[in-house]
Amino acid sequence: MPNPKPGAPVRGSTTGRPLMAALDLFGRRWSLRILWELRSGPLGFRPLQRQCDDMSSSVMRQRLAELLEAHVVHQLPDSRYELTPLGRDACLALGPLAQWSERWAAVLDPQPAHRNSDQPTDRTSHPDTAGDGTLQPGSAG
Amino acid sequence: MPNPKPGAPVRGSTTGRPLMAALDLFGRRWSLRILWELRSGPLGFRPLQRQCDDMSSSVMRQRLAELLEAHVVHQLPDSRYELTPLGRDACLALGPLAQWSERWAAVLDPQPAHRNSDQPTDRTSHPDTAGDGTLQPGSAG
DNA sequence: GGCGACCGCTTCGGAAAACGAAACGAAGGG
DNA sequence: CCCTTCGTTTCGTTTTCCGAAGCGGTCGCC
Repeated sequence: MPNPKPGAPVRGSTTGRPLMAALDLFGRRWSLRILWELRSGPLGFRPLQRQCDDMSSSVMRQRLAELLEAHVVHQLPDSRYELTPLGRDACLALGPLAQWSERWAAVLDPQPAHRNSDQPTDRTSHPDTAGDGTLQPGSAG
Repeated sequence: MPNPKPGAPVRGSTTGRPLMAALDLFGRRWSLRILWELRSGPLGFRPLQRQCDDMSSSVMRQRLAELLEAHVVHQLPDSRYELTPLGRDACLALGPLAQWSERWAAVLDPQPAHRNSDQPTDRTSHPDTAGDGTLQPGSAG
């Protein structure tokens, strides 16, 4: 199982298109999060782990190895992890996503300051697939 | 385990910060890919599956259900899947990432004109990107 | 020098997620 | 009717993730 890398076939793509490789690399659990948490400076292994809500160290090591190989992250002499310039760019590319997430939150959970207009509920299909999934975002903390 | 949703605790984050929820939602296999493949218009289940390199139907259905619940994707009366306006925004937020991936490819495997390279991958042009990485979220809508 | 508290990192067993192929009923064309 | 395609579900297998414990090492402290 090769790590995703542009120019090499990645999971689900034999073309090796860069974006597909990036989607594979970042479409792994905690990849984006690690990137995000490193955005404000280098961090050691355990501090980074804590910053990532105590994710499992085994997975973190694996993600870190992938990110190191992808030259998105590098390791300082004191063994801390730091974004490479390329990694910082990737982090910048995450900016729009962060902005979007705010909009997303607003749409899913409109602030009940003025309960006049409801969201356009176009849920035509969804008969009984979920059952246990509470879909209404009404109780935001 | 509930689907990621801003305002609710998601995997690895008790804060419910929108970005963390988004990172959880999109940090699942094929999520980003599905979003990406829908960018140029609505697709039916099997066509979308083929577009996603024949990913497993079970996982696709699950991702689709999550995306539907997140109001990122909705289903047309003819049962095709289409990005919501919110989903199109998310796709736009992916634009910088697509641009980044091109830079990433260049850094990992520089292909200078005067230098021999043994990369067997055709990366000269891709229908998915507009050459310079400028992405059009599709004229659908 | 011994002790406890961190550190980066690995190992391992169990849980969850992804996979992939088969199958279902419905719709459409010949 | 037959054959294909469709959306979707089911199920057994493989992969990934998790999470806690443990390794050797360094540091401050007494």
